[in-house]
Amino acid sequence: MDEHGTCGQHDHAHAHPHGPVRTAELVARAERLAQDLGLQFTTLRRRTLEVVAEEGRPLGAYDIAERLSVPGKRVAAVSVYRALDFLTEHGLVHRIASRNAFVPCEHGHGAGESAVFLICRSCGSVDETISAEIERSLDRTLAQAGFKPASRIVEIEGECGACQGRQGVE
Amino acid sequence: MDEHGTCGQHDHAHAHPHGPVRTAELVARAERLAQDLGLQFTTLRRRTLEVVAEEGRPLGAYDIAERLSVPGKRVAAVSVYRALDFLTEHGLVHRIASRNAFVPCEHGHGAGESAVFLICRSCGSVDETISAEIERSLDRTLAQAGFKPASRIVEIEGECGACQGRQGVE
DNA sequence: GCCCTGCCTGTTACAGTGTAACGACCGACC
DNA sequence: GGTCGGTCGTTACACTGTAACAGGCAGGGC
Ligand SMILES: [Zn+2]
Ligand SMILES: [Zn+2]
Ligand SMILES: [Zn+2]
Ligand SMILES: [Zn+2]
Repeated sequence: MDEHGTCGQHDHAHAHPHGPVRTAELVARAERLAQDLGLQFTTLRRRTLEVVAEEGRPLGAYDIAERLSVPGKRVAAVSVYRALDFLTEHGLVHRIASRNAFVPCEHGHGAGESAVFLICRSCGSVDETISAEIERSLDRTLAQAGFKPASRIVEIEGECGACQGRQGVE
Repeated sequence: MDEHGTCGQHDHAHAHPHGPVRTAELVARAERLAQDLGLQFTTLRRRTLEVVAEEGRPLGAYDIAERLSVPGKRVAAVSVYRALDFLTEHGLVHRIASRNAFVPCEHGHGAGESAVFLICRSCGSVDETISAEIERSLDRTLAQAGFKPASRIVEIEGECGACQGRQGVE
């Protein structure tokens, strides 16, 4: 394990193709969003988003705090939680409930669309996908139960395609 | 709020129709299961199951520990965690990831079938339902992504039918 | 300029969640 | 009796998350 897991040679659309690639894109989206809604995209919020985006796996709030800290200038976890509140409220990052950790959003989906998270037990990567079909069956089931949904959590733990290929070949 | 929430006059199939009704059933299931697999359904495990089953809402491990404790004989949370490990591994209780809490299983479903949890923001009740349709769309999406699932978490937060009816009528 | 207000951040303190490690106990099996 | 595996009690600790209060900073009205 050299940096973030050992993913290297897979070709299926994967979560974070290792880092900064989508970071600028996400930051730009955040800036547009803040502009449009009259919100403040502060330095702490931007740096928190960058740290989450550049990591190839879900990060805990304390991990983020540590990465944001420099000798002589510690960032407290509570500040990170507040930044994360902002970022999750506006769909820039997602919380992975089963891991108590956070990942960058990969889709720019509206609040209505809910994501499905594929969490790999081997390499720890998280892939976010959207499926209209799942949405529909969920909606049908909920309507049938007379339940009015507000937020949905769908997290699948298992093994990603890349890790299946690497099974005994390592 | 008199005992466990204020649910009283609803008729849709609800999670725990207030307690001990299904408790005996669940315990019987656990005893059969332990018998068949040669496992130990100890007193602590049984009492933990009973406490979870008799509560009408998800319970945290520390809440369970408190309910199991009597003056002079404290049950430590770590013991409860171990009992809960046993119970969840064998499908007798489920963990609600978004609440860090536990509910009794209402369905006796096999390991393959995964449940959908409907969590009410108003009354805190949790309803467990099984939908073959959702399973199918999930399986299709996962297969398409080349992802091999091991466990699934589907938790919907919102408002249950009973609480919608009580909206402004209280 | 000056104050007031709202929002963000820093700091401290604390509650809640979960696990590792060790030792005692107990029943089963040889 | 002695060994072994599994359960439980106990302690200690790491991680997760929030409440409360104080300082800083920008914008708007005066
Ligand atoms: Zn997203
Ligand atoms: Zn993987
Ligand atoms: Zn169940
Ligand atoms: Zn309700």
